[in-house]
Amino acid sequence: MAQAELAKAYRPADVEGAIYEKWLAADVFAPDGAGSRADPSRAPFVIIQPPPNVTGSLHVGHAQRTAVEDLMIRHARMQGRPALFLPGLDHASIAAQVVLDGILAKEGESRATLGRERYLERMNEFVERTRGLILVQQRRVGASADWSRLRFTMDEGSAKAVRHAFVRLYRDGLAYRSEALINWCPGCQTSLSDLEVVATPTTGSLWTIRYHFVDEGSGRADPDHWIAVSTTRPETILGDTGVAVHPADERYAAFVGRRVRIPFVDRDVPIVADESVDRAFGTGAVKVTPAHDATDLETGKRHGLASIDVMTDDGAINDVGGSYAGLDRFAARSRILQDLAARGDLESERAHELVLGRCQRSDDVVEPRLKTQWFVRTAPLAERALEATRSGRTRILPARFEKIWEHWLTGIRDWNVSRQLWWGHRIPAWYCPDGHVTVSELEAGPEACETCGRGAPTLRQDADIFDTWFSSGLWPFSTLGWPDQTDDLERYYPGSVMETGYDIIFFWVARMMMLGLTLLDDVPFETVYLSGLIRDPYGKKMSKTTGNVVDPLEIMDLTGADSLRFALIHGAAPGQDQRFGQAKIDNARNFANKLWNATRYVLGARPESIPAGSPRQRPDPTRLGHIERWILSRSTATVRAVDAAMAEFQFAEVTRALNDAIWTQFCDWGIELAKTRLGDQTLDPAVRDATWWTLVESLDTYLRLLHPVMPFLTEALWGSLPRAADDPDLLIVANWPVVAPDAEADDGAVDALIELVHGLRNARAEAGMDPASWLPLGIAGPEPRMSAFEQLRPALERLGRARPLVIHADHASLGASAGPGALTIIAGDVEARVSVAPDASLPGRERARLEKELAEAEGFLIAARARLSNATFIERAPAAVVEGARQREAELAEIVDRLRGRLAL
RNA sequence: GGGCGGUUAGCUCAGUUGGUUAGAGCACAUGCUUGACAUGCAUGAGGCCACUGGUUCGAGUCCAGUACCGCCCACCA
Repeated sequence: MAQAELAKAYRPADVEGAIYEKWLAADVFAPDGAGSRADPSRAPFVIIQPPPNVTGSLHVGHAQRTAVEDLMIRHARMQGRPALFLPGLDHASIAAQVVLDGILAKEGESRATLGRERYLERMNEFVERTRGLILVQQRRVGASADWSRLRFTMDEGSAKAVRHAFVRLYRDGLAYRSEALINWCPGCQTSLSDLEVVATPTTGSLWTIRYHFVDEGSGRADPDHWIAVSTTRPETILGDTGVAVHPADERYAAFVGRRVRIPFVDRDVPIVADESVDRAFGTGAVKVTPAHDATDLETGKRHGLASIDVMTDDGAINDVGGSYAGLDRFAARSRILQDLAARGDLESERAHELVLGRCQRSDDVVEPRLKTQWFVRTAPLAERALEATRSGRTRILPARFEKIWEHWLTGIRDWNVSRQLWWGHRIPAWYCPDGHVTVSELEAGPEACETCGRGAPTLRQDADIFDTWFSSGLWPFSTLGWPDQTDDLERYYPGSVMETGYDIIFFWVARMMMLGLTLLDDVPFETVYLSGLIRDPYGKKMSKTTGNVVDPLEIMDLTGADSLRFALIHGAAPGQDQRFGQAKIDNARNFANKLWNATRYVLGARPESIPAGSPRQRPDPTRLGHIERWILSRSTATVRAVDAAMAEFQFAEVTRALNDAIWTQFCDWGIELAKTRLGDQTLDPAVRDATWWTLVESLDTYLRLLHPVMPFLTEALWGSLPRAADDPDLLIVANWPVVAPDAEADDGAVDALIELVHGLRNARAEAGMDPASWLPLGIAGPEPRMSAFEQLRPALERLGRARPLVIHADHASLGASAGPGALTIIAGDVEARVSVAPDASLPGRERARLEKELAEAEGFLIAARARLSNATFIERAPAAVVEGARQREAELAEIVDRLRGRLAL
C-alpha cells in the first residue's frame, strides 16, 4: 500500500470517516475475520459490553465505556490474541415502555387504547428507528466490534436462552411461583424488583388514631375505651386485621386477646402480642395490615390474621374500602383523616421522617402488595457468586467494590422476575383451567398440562413478562449460542473482562454472575472492570432534566472521536467518577494536533539519501549517536510504562505516559535534538540516515502504543510512514511493540545536556536576555561527560543558543575565561558560564538568581546532612538508600561550593 | 441505622509495595511570527498533601480518631 500524503492541517472529520470504512473493508474486527492476524492458538480476549438500551441515544458516559472497551480490545488484537468485542442492544422493557407511553400520550393513545398486539407493533417500529442511531454512534466512537455478531436481547437467540434458562431454574427448584408481598408501581402498573425501588427520605406525618374496644357481651364498640395506634398510612386502616403490642409491655398486657373495631369497615380484629413491636415507638401499639406491609405480613402469619388487599392496580381504593372505593390512595388518606377527626378518633398528628420507596422509572410511591408472581431463589445463586469472587476466580476492579458486592449478595432476598408489562419475554409458564402450572421451553407451549394432562388448547400462557435484567443476565452466553453447545461458546466463554459502570453492579453484574454460574457452572467473566460515572464540570450527575447532558456526537463533530476518546480515557480511574468539560477535550485535541505535526515534520525531514517510498529500515546500530540512543531509550521506556499500566487497568496512566513521552520527550527534545543531526552537513550521510530512521522507529512505536486510545489518528499517520515487509496494511492489526532484550542503553549524556540547556535558558531569561541571541558559552565538568558533550556540540550550541562554545579542561580554566559579569549555571556535575557583559560586575538580577539557587541548595544540603548524621538511619535504612543519600549530599555540597565561590566575587 | 469513597497548586486530577528536591493539564505571569505545530515554543510563580495523635531511622503514602463533601445499602409503624 502506498504511503499516504498528510494534509497540512489536522482535520479529524477528514481522517475518521474514511478509516472506519477501511477497517470494515479489511474485515479486521472479527477474531476470525479475513483480515485478522490473530494467532488462533492463543487464548482469546473477550470483552463484555453492557448492551445499551435500544430506546435512548448514547450520552458521553456510553462513549467513555465504549472507549475503554475498545481500548482493551484493540490492545489485545495488536498482541495477536483472537479478540472478540460482541456488540448488542438491550430491549430495556420498562424503560422502553415509559418512553413509548410518553410518545403515545402525545398522540392521545395509550397502552389501553392500543391493546397488547398493536402496542408491541408500535414498539417494534420505534425500536427499529432508534437502534440505528445507537449503532452509528458506537461506530463514530470507533468501536471495533464484530458487527457480524450483533445481538439484541429480544432476538430469537435471546428468547430461546430465556426459555431454557427459566425451565432449568424451575426444574432445579430455583424458580417458583408464590404469593408474596411485592413492590407495586401504580404508575407503571407493574411489580418491581427491590433494586428498582429507590429509598427516598421524606418528611411525612405520624398520625395517632383510636380503635375502640368491642364489648364482648353487646358486640358494640365502646365509645369511651380505645387503644391508640400510630400510623403513617391511614388509608391502610381499611385493610387492618389486627393490632399488635409487645408481649412484655405492661401497659397493654391486659388488652391482649380483646377485640377492637376498625373504623369505616367495622371489622372487629384481635389485639395480639408480638415481639416485633417496638414499645418505644408511637403509642407502642401498632395496627396490622398484612396485605400492605412486610412486617405486618409476618406478624399476621404468626397470629393467623387475614390479609386484605384494599387497593386496585392503579393505586385507588378497591371495593373493600366501602365509601372510599374508587378514591386515589392519597385522596382516600385525606378523607379518612377528616372522617377520623370528625368522629373524634384522630388523637394527634406530628411530623415524622420516613423513607418512602419510589419507582426508579416513574417516581411514583411504590406500594407493597400481596400478589402471586414468579421468583428466582437467590440464596443458592448468591452463594456461588460470592464463592467466585472470594476464590479470585473472578476479580472486581477496583477491589473495594468486592466489599459492596459481599454485603449485597449476603443479605439478598428472592428476585421477583414477573412484570405486568408487554415489551419483553413472556414467562414460559402455562396454566390449565384447574390452575396447574406447566413450564415449558417450547416456543409454542407444552402439549398438555403436566399435572392433569389436559390438552394444549385449554392451556393459557402467563400474561406477564420477565424483568428485563433476566435476559440481560444471560448476555455473556446467550450471545454465544447458549443453550446450544456452539463453538463460540466453547471458545469465548467465560469472557475476559466485563466492563460497566458501577451503578449497575447489582442489576446486571451480579445477575450475570449468578445465572452464569448456575446455568453453565462457570463464571461468565474473569475480571469485572467498573468505570466511574461522567459528571459535568461542576460535579453534577448528567441528566436530561438538569439539561447538562453532553452529546458525544456534537463533540466528535467538532473535535473528532480521537480527542473525545483521549479525554475520556485520560480521566478514567476505575470506579472513580470524573468531571468532564471542554477543557479536557481541548487538551486532547491539542495533543492530537501536536502528533499530527510531529509526524509531518518527520516525513518532511527525510534525507535525500533515502528515496521516497523506501521500505522501513531499523536504524543502523553502528551509526547511532547519543541523541539517537536517547530517543530510542525513551520509546523503549514508554513501551514498558504502557505495558505496566495496561496490565493494571490503569488506563489514565496509559494516556499520561504517552502524552508525556510524545509531547515532552519526543517533540520538545527528541525532534529538536535530531534537527541538529539532520541539519549537520558535515555528518556522514549514513549517520544522518540512522538519525532519520531513529525518528521513524520511535514514532512508529508511539503510534502503535497510542492506537488503542486514538485509533483513527494513529491509523492515518501510520499509513504515511514507511512500512516493513512484514507489517500489515493497517495499524489496527499491526504488532504491539515489544521491548527488545538488546534495547540500546543510554548513558545519561543527553539528560545532562537537557538539564544544562534548562539552566541556560533559565539564566538567560532571568537576566532579561533576548532568547534568540547567540552568546559565548564555556563549560567544564568531569569525564566522560565532557567527551560526550563534545560529540553533542551542535546540539548544545543550537539549543543553548551558544556561540562560540568552549569546553574547558577544568573549572579553573572556565572561571578564568569568563568575565566578571558572566552568568553562571550549575547543572548537576556541569558548570557553565555565559558571557553577557564582560565588563560589568555581577549584575543584581544574576546575583539574586544565584542567591536563590544557593539558598535552595543549602536547604537541601542541610536536610541531607541531618539525615546522614542520624546513626539509626545509617544503621536501619537499606544500604542503597544510604548510598543514595551520600551521593546526594556530595552533589549538593559541590553545587553549594561553586555557587558560594561565584557569589563571593 | 449500617457500609464505602473523597479531601494534594486558583481549578481538574496523578502520586505504584513508606525512601533523594510531591507531579501533570488548565488557568496565571513574562518573553517569542525559531521552515512540524500560535491547537505552538521558552521561562516562571503557585503546595504546613483537611485536622489531631500514633507506628517508623524516615509518612502525602501505614494505623486510630475528628471535621466536611459525596455515594451505596436498609421492611420498623
